[in-house]
Amino acid sequence: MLAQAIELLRDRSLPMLIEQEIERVILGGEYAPGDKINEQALALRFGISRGPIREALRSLDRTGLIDTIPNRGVFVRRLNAAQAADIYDVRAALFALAGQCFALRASAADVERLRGHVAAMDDAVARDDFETYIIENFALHEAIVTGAGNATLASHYLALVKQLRLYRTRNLMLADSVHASNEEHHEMVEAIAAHDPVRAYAAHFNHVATAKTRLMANHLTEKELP
Amino acid sequence: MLAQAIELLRDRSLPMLIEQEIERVILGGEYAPGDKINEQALALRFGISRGPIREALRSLDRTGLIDTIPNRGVFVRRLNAAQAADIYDVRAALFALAGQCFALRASAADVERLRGHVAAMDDAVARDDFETYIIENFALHEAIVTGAGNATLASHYLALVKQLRLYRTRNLMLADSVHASNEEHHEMVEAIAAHDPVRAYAAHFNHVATAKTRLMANHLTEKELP
DNA sequence: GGTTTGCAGATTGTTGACATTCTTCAGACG
DNA sequence: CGTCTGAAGAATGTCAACAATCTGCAAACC
Repeated sequence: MLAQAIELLRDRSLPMLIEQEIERVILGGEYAPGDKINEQALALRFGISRGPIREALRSLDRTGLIDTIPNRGVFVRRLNAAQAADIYDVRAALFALAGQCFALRASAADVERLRGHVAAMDDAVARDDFETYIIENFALHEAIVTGAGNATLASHYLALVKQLRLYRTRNLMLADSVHASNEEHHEMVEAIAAHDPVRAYAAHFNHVATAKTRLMANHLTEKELP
Repeated sequence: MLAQAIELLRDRSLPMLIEQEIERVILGGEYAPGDKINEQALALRFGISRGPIREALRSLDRTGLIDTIPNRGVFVRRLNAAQAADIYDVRAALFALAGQCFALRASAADVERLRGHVAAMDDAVARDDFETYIIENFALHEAIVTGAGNATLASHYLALVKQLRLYRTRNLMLADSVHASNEEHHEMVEAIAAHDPVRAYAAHFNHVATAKTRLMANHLTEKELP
């Protein structure tokens, strides 16, 4: 217990905490894509110097959440439809791989946990509880991606998901999509439960590809700014 | 011409240049995996202060080339066989996607360029010129991955390739592997030339999967340190 | 003899100040 | 009237010094 607390403090330095906090602020929508991020303002806000802020920003830059322009500052990354589509394509490939790997490794307890998330989403859909749906949806995806047992795969996948949150988050979950989306979840989990890697690969790929199609269709009628 | 030079300076700040240089030093083998990287030593070496060094290191940390332990310092990342295998799996998925996309987009000029690289490698194999082979090999892979027209895909793929260079670089190219490897290159490029996405996907996936198998077989007899 | 304690040196973490670059806006010019 | 110039202010880039932490070794203790 104490060892855990020490270990927690051991691998979380100030710049890492600051990075997490800035990320939360960006993904929470406090800054909009394209907005300038002022170093001094952040330093003032957190009551620290600009050094750790700058270190955190260099890390966020590599994560793909901000764009750094030398001598101009850092800006929240702005994604256009084409870039979002590209990220979806990569995400689909990685998620398919995750499903495939997990199907070969999943224990009965793993499957039970996945089914729990899907059931919670079924429930959330019935009650029109979108907040719970979003939380459970992310939990399911994270469980699959970490359950695959490939740390590189998980970290790259989660980075992509974070980037996608920069692209019009509000429209990601439409009322009539969630039901269809959760039907796909059922197929994914059952493919894993059946330990069928080919079926799991297809189900997981299809899930992301369909989500991409839905999103792109939704935005096709809108004007896309570069 | 001038505009290009200005643009080059515009998006290359000191920390970015330092990052590139540290990366070169690490991948060049000057530091071995597990080695500690001393901030002050780097600052002295480049004749600058520790600030930009630290910023560069935070970025390299996210790239996966170093491990940062708070209050202890940064160390060149050490990869064991299992981690390398994981990276290969992700790389295979991304490379397959790249081949698939490129098959749908490649122009005649693109194909000609790819064939040029493969021919150069055929030549290098015949002359036992490994250095040229390695250069052309990377050039071919980079051309495919950037030719796919998906910037996210390219950046993630190239990050993985960099990480893999931390894993026993010397054994990556064995004398008897290069011939077989370049046969696979022929199939990849011809699949792209035929604009056959399914065939290209399979050829590209197979190329990386085979490389993984070869590497793992080579190291199976050695003792793997955690 | 082996373990523990405590100090000295070295290294990392953070800060505030200074240098450089960019942005803005007012005034001059064509 | 629109464009250009340039100076004031603000923000970023860099640095050197200080604080906190860790490492290594020697002395003390059981």
